[in-house]
Amino acid sequence: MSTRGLEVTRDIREGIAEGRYPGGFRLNEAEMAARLGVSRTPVRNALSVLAAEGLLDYTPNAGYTVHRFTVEDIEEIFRVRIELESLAARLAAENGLDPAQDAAMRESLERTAELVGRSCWNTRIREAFLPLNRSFHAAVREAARNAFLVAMIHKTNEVPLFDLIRWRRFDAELLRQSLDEHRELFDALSRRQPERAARIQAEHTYRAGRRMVQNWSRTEAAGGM
Amino acid sequence: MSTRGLEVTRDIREGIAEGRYPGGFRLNEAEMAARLGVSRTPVRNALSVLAAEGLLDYTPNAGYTVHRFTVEDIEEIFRVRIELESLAARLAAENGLDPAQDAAMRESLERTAELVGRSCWNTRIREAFLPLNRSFHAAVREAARNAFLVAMIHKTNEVPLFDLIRWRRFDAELLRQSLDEHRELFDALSRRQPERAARIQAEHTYRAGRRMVQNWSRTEAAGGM
DNA sequence: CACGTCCTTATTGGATGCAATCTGCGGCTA
DNA sequence: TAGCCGCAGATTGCATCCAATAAGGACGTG
Repeated sequence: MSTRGLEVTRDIREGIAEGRYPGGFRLNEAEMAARLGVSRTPVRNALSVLAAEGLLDYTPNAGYTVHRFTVEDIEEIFRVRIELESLAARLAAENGLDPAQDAAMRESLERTAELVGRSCWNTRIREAFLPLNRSFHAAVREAARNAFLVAMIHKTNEVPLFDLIRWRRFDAELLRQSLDEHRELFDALSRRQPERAARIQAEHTYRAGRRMVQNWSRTEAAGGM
Repeated sequence: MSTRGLEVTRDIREGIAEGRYPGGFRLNEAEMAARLGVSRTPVRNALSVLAAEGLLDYTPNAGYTVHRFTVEDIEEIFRVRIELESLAARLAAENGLDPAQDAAMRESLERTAELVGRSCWNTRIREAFLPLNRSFHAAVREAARNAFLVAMIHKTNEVPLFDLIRWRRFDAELLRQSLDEHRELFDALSRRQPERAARIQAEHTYRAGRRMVQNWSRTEAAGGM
């Protein structure tokens, strides 16, 4: 991989994450190369890297297919994720928040509160909420000050369509509940209460996993992915 | 990668794990290719995969060097590992042991007990103990029945020289203590006591991390790795 | 008509050639 | 003498070529 090779890897990874290449889809080297306007070499590199990450299935001399995640995979991943995210919250509470992290979390909370106050409800609310949600949790993980932990959490979030499916059902009630939980977690972090922070985060991630599994089953049943 | 490419990847990974390519060592494509008797292509594939795994550092147009792990890295990794291993123990206790796992753990315990009983003490004791230790913990992880969790734990164990450094200081006292802890963990698993099993495993891994950090500092100070 | 074998074809695996980029050194200049 | 420019060597990045393997179909036979 190189300047161009890194781009190719990123392109394919995003294509998988966004569902453009669904589970079971066969990725042909020559075809991908033609589509991306490069030769087979950088494509091959990208495919082997993504296969090593587990995003693709590889059989020698037969090629690469997008890994088809099952609901059991999702349950396993979230069981691990609960531990990792709650560890991050515990460490963040132990370390305390630096001013930048505190500011980022406060802003996320405020702007989410604005969304809750909106009278008209439409899908743009969800699109506004997702980045706020991400930045809030990113601040928590950053405050944990453990780069390896952050990398591991990131690996639990590389499943295709994770964010989309997880927030597929989205209504005013869910948004309000999420805000409440974030506020409680922020309070625990500010007060430097590691155990409480870990517990809140664990429950938060647990509920996220439950929603994920339900929506995932529905998506699979609809023949999609 | 292919039939040969997979071999090349494995060779280089083992070379790093065994310390043949120490931290900071520069891996030259052409040189590696000549040494392994293949062309640059499979070597390039192997290097990019290992770089994606974090075992190598990569700078475009400048090549690959073996990642130099610091004692801070080790501390971060073990902080995560404690959670993952104790989760595995908890899940194993919830699931219970199947006959094969039960047998594997019993055999590991018995043969370790034999080692403890040995009167003559030499380095061969350590070499006999390491596989027994590995198989015991492998049985625990298998009983957790969570493939994703096992893969994540494996990633926390890919640091070069991990096993060697971790067990560098090894004496009769340490062996006896390890056996006691394993017996206690096995008891908790047999009795289906998830919380107790998780606690024992967490403390076990915590102590392993402490030894690891101490030995690692000494190794670094000695200029090695 | 069914099954096995052989062959064709498409695709991957590996090797090599060439261009682009970086590094190190020597010389030049202020 | 210190700093900068430029050139030469080495190394990586990408493209292309050829061999090897697997899949699918056609054909022949029981």
